[in-house]
Amino acid sequence: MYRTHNCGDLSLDQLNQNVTLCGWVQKNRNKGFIIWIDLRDRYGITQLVFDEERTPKAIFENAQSLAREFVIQVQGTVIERESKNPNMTTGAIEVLVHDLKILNPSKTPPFTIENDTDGGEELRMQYRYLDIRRNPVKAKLLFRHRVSMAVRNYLSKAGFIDVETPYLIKSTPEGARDFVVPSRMNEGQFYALPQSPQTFKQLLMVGGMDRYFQIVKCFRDEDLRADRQPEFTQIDCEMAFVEQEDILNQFEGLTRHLLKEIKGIEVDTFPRISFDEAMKTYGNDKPDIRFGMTFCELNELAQGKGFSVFDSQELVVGITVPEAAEMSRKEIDALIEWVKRPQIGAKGLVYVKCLSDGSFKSSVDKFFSPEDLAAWAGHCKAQAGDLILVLSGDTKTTRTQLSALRMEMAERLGLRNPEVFAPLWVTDFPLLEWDDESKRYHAMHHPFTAPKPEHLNLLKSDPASVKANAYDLVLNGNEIGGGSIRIHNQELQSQMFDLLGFSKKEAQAQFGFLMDAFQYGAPPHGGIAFGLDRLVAILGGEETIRDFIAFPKNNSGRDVMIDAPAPIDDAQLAELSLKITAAKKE
RNA sequence: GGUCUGGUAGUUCAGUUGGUUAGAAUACAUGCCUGUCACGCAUGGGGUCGCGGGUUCGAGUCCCGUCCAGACCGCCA
Repeated sequence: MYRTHNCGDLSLDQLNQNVTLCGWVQKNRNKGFIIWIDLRDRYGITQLVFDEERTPKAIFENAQSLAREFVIQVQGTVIERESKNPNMTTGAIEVLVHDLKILNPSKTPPFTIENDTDGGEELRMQYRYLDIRRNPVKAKLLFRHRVSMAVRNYLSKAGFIDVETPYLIKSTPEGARDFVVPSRMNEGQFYALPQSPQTFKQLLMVGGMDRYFQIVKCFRDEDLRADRQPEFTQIDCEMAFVEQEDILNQFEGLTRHLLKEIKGIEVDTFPRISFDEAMKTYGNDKPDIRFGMTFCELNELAQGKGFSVFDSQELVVGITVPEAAEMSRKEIDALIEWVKRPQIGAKGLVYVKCLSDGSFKSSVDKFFSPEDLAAWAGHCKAQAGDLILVLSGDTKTTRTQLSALRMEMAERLGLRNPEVFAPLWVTDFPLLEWDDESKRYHAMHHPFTAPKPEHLNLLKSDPASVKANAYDLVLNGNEIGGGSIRIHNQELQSQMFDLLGFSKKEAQAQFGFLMDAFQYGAPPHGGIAFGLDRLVAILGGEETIRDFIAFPKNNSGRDVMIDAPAPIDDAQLAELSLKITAAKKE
């Protein structure tokens, strides 16, 4: 037997017991006559003591050679410490060692294995197995396990069954770029890795599986971000014989269960807001509603007063920043520069300070009377001490810009508290989105999303106005889930592909299998998928998902530990009938 | 594809206007230390200043190119 206890187990309850422990040397404190070793495993740290008088001479000498990250096994007696450490759970005891076995020595690690490591991001990723020994990373992986187990338990109890779908599938032109895999046995042909198991879960519904879920890897060959990886995990779900309402209720239940189970937080019924309303009120389809600062449109009050910047624009819209009227000229100038950065791209920023004496100070005092400004403040529900910030321009751009400003102000005011959770549903997404580049409509969600039945007659006459039975679950300004009621009728699906610019032949080649299936008794169905990595990170109060993934990729999609991707040799290429025409020089 | 920031000891960083032998902390090694727990004290080793080119009497420092890393925009149905 390697060990009788782990390094988080022991207390005065085991006093005078003989124990065997295994673990890594965290620290060797050698005082000459006495040596303390902090022994670490997954469960905690236990102090070992080696002593000139009480420890066998050979063992004592051996202990002097123990350095960081050696793996050792010790036998010893649990004794009470002469000086206790109240900061450690095992701080009342130590183990007086009488036998020591070095299971494996270690090179000096390139960074310290401590909560506050001296290692930078890149080094930690290169030696990720050492990084995982650190408490913060270990805790995040354990946290992810708790979330994923809670999901499985909840869904299984609710009658969902876990079915695995294939990873080697077919490339399709819609959506993100596919990762492709050459087929050796089928010369010149390629599999693609799934961006999601979408069509398979729909086929499971046709197959009568009724309620399906899978915690599944998905793959998208697009650029990375702090919260985006090329391979990521979805909680993928689908249900048959349901309406949108059934799905929202079911998965609001799941989310509420997670918040309760994982964070101990009870949340009221989730608010619901339509896509149009979200864009109008927050300029964003995934609004963070932990704080206010909702948009107030000022066209009626601010146009026609001789301020030409506003008069010529489609939209004049502002937010009220609470208790920010004290901002100095310098701070406001900096804010104006901030919105003018290329990433935001606003031309300028109008401000109105609502001063404590009831007067107003604005950057447009020349054009607007105090009464005008008072009317703005009234419309924007601004109180004395508040600051109104106003942007103008074409509707879509201006909303996006003001949304970015709203988030920035919330960040600066500390209103984005990671311990507060404010979920909401965004519903009634448009079915289609016009794409200027390709001069055609794209599916906003995906091409299998059902139009609202009452909008079916608009599909031909006014496609842009058609709304879908599609919904997103938004948590603290992040889209953590999205789904829709699907099309289950072959003719309607075919019509959708027409609208999206597929020829009959292309549609048949790409998705014929699905439309065939729809002709054999496909039940009405719908579903949702959650981004597990992001959900776990948000529940854990973090912005970046990387530490919640055991072995993540870096900014350029590389795994710096195994050094992937990498070239393959000529024999492999030949076997796959592939030829590299342009390779980066080594 | 684009914008911005960074790359100096094993590690995290400092390095002034271009000027003597490139520093600190930490890690590491050796010695000392009778209760440590961020142990302490002393001594020591450790540098292709990412790479290539240029300007200059002289470049870690200025210029050009390039590679790498990070954040963001585009992209991500």
